[in-house]
Amino acid sequence: MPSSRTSYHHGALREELLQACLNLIETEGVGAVSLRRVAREAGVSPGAPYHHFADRATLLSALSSRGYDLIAERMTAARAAAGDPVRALAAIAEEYVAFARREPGYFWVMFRPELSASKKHPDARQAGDAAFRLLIDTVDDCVRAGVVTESDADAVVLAVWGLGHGLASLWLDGHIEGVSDKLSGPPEEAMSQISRLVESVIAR
Amino acid sequence: MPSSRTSYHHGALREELLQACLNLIETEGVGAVSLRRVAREAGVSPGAPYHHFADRATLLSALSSRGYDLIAERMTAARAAAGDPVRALAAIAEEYVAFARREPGYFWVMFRPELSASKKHPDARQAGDAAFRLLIDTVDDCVRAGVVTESDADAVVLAVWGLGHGLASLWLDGHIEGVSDKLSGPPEEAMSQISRLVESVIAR
DNA sequence: TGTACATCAGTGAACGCGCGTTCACTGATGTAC
DNA sequence: TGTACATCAGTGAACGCGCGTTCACTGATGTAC
Repeated sequence: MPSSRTSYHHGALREELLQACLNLIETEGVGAVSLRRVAREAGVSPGAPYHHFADRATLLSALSSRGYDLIAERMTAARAAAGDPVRALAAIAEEYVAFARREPGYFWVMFRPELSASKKHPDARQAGDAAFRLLIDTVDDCVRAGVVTESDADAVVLAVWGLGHGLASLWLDGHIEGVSDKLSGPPEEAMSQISRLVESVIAR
Repeated sequence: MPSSRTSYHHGALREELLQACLNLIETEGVGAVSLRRVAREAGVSPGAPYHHFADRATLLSALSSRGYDLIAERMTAARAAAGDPVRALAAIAEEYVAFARREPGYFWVMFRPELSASKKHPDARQAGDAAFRLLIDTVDDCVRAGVVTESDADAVVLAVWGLGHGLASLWLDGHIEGVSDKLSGPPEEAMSQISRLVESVIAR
């Protein structure tokens, strides 16, 4: 909030830049993010961000890393709250989609191809790996519980991730809304049905 | 191929611009696409593309539309080649992923959010709807064959699309490669296992 | 077959723009004594 | 408590760049007679 600034120094500019960036992504897309624009939104001169971030990519990857931490945290909670491993697996996938819908800005920035492709941002990468580990561990629980074959483990991991990721992406990008008139019911209903299907399928 | 040009007029510039654009997307990402850059790649002056495309967005949406036609064509073939509806459903999903991997440029441009969000490009949209219809029809076949409940139809449609889309996206953006060291086998193997899993699941 | 002319599809210079980044600067803050 | 000084975190002007788009132009092509 630039208007609330009375002193020369800002005090918490780094944090405000991150918030402004997130906001910008959510309202105008990642494409609208430039360091100048973010600085303007934060009510600060174009050079100011350079005291906090080396460049545009560093700002985006800081957000990305925070996003991975957040989703890992929520997935951890979802897993802990579920009774059995199968339920935990479904809960993780649901949480993945729910996170994307609640925090589209984070989700978009986390999966920007031009960001993920570069290996220069180990922070974001490491945070992402931690989230992935959770999924692996939960599938391992399923294997130990005898409900998933060991030879199916990799396939189940990728399938759950793929399903969650696909639904989240399609939703966020408006594709599911775009075809909703071709479905027989509201897409929300179908979405919630999916996790029940997945669960019953694994537990068969 | 600019070098092969001998006459003042090009002859097939529109097509060459589309190819150059596709190439650029595949090698440097959608972000690298500018009309000036595409013109340069095609060996032509910056103003030339304007005789064929109104602006940058029109060029991209022409590619997008062609991509949807292509994927619909291949999905149609896959469906026709499959014996029963369940096999057809799995074949469509496989073809979706295979298309993305064979033609990443088309896939990326087809699902660019800033493109799909705008309703100004009815061609691409219509081509996309046709592809989606195929999926709906195939699930309807499954319902008629008694292998999917009518009340599950929407959920199955979205789940298959979501799964295919998620795996394709994750793969293309390098995320599956990025975690492959955390799997017990090669990701390709797990991928091919998934469609078998899906099939056995629906036909249960 | 030849010629006049309209139309098509290029050229290349020019415009204004927002961008990333740098830099000399300066006001505010923290610390040593 | 007061003062000198180092450091921090801003400012704002400036740079060069590539962009989208326009425009007067011109070479090539097609058509009418």
